[in-house]
Amino acid sequence: MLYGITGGLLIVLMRLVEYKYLVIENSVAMYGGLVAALFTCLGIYFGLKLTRTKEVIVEVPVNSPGVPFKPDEKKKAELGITNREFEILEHMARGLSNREIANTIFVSENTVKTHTSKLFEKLNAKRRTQAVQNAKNMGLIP
Amino acid sequence: MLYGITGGLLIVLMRLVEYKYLVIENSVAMYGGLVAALFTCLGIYFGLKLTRTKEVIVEVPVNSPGVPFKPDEKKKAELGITNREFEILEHMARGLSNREIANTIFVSENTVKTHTSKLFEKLNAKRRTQAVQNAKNMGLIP
DNA sequence: CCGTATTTCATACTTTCGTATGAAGCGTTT
DNA sequence: AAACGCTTCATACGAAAGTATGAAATACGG
Repeated sequence: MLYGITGGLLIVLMRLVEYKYLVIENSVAMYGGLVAALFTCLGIYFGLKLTRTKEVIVEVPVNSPGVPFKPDEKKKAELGITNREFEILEHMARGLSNREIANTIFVSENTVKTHTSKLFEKLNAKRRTQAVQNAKNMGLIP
Repeated sequence: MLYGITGGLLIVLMRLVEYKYLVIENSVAMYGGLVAALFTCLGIYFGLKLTRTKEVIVEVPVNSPGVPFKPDEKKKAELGITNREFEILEHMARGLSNREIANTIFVSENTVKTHTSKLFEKLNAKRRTQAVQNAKNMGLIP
């Protein structure tokens, strides 16, 4: 109904304009453009009005999976843990041996040992298991 | 751009139709209607595309606080882990050395070693760090 | 360009861990 | 009682882990 009325009004308007103010050369194009613009707006309006999806807030109780986990960078910097050291910490937490870590990141086993030793100092640990546990408690690793 | 092209095509089409098939009485109305319908669709499309609200999912991290954690007794029985072994596993996960565990539960270090060895078999681990990690993944320890 | 931090690696040594094997004491179950 | 499982412990050896020290290359900021 609204559509019909709008259309009718438009036509009337166009007729009036056409007769009153003379016919411009590309009047069809101009009128077409006007109509197009107007109905585009109408389309947008109705499109939104009719199908607007409500904002749905779903609270999902998640423990770890889902939340990607973000290492505590503050703590990391606070303890002066370098990137390389942190990398090794992660592998350590996964249960890898020094040799396996060395092979994984392509350095010598001795290098891994130096890193781990420094990590133990910074994490205040005496053993790798303790280092992992402490790192976990500090929010450095999941 | 898309708009311009569409408009141009429409005009050309209308011209062709107009000259070829004669002029109907209310041609302006008809063409207008066509244009209106077409651009209404366009409007709906863009309206939806540009402003559709997404479903918002809020993930509420509920980890340990609230849930005291209950070790998976099924898994424990399934793997044939005895109480004593599990006790040692817990201490191991806390980062204690064999000697410390021995002193804690008042047994010899050798005893702890036998327990740990059996644990490694049952948990399919080669190292204590790996054992802890696997136990964690299986839900045996937090 | 110099100093500092990071990363790499080595050598040597100590400590801890992990495995293998055997054995003894103790409850339960059969 | 015999068998079985759990716990305890020992000895001995090999394999990792961890410590100490020194050194060199790279990167980065002043």
